[in-house]
Amino acid sequence: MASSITGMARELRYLAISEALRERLTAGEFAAGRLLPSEGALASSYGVSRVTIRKALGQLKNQGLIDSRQGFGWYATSTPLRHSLSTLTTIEDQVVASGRSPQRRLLSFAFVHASPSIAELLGCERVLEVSRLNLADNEPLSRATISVPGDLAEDLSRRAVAEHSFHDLLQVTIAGATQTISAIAASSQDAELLHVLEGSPLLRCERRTRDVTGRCVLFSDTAFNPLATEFVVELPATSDIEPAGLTLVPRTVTP
Amino acid sequence: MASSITGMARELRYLAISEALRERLTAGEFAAGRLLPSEGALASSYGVSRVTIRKALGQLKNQGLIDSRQGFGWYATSTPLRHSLSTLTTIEDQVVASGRSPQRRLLSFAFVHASPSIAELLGCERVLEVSRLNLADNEPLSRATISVPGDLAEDLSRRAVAEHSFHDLLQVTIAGATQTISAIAASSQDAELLHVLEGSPLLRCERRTRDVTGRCVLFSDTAFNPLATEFVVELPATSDIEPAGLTLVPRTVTP
DNA sequence: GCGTCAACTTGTCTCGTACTTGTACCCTAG
DNA sequence: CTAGGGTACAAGTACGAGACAAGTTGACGC
Repeated sequence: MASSITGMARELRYLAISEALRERLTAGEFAAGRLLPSEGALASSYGVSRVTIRKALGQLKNQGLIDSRQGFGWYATSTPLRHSLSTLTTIEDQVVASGRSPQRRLLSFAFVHASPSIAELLGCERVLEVSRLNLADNEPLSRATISVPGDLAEDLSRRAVAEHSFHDLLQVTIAGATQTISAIAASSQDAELLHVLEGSPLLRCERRTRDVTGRCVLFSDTAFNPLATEFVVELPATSDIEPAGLTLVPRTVTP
Repeated sequence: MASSITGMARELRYLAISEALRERLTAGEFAAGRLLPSEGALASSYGVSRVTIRKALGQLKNQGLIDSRQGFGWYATSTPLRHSLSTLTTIEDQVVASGRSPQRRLLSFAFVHASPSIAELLGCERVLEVSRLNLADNEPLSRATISVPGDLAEDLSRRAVAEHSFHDLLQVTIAGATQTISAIAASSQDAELLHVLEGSPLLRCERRTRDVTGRCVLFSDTAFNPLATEFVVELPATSDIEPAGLTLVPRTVTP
């Protein structure tokens, strides 16, 4: 290997820029879901052309740190996101964390004509509606009914849904979610599934998961057996800005 | 536009406005069921077009905070206020913020010999145990049973407890709290108090409030009527720091 | 009471401009 | 050959200014 370059190794500019951007990303300069400066702005700020910037951004994309959409921009996908959503994500993860082994039983898997409210929420008429029973150590834990926009669910197989969580299956960056917790009486179906008496109290958790554009990409309605599970919230007193906490809200008022 | 500083992250106007509106909503500026300013008014007040306002409102609608009816207007579906912990903890403040007037009815007030578990939690045998019914606009909202260490409750009168929250009465700085949410069936007493049928599902909220030293200074056990209230957890997209989130924990089954 | 109309509101659509990423194709220097 | 610069164009998004339909409300006249 005859080095055609005299003396020393050449420093590739796009790699250097990629490194610099990676440091800014991991330093938290660009929070999850937030937009990076445009390619043009980065190019002039680093004194290089857009070609080089795109090569640098491509590196970071391959590392899974950022992603882009045409006409929209580049946005951070990684660090703060995975952490904050790891607690939110799947029931399975939390079951594993509690030292038990999770199982799933697929109850239904069908593309259906969505109800008006769900169609409006997800922005499309055809949705994939999946119902499944979550178990921990063979004990029934919860019944979840999940609705996904049809266009996002085209490539999902029955097996894939049975074996993986939607957070892993969906090829979108999840930016946030809103959870509403209430209590309901067990229907006859839920009672049978969760091994409780019909009419006994269940914890109901309704979750709307959004991607970076604010579109709702996942709607789930889960009924927990309160004898097997409960929710815990930590309320730090030091919260200066908005983060989390539980809020008590009055039930739907129609004026 | 002097906003194009090359190093800064881009910000989208509709997201910025959505954030601003969300803060105004959570600050209780628009009580539940109340109308927001019209799109046109918001547009001129923020100096943007109706298109941008509608996109910002769409974000909040996706988050379930507001909704609209054609020809009528936009209205808040909930009033998630999120100030400090002290405002968050008392139910009365949240009722006030939702535009309703809170009332209290003292059910019991007694220094009792605590049960072993509560005695261990609060670190003393003699505790003040207070039971009261919380109402909003004369509708029963929740039944709360609160336990306070005896040494902290020496100066508390029956009238003081009836008229003020413990967060105002206790002369300690509160550092945080842990809240556990579950569902239970209404006992005959709770059913009568909350105007529901015996055995119907109730939201149960158990809260352990700690002072700066980590000592538990307040233990409350509250049963909510789920038809009148529900809990909302927001996992915000724009939070740079990790939100607290919800944790699912297995119930320790005691036979 | 009841009907009509004007003045709102949101919902939806059309343009148009500016900006963004995606992609291609050509150029230069080592 | 590769790293990099320059350019041009397509396609998507953000945003603005409207115009118009459709729903709600309240006032006016009867």
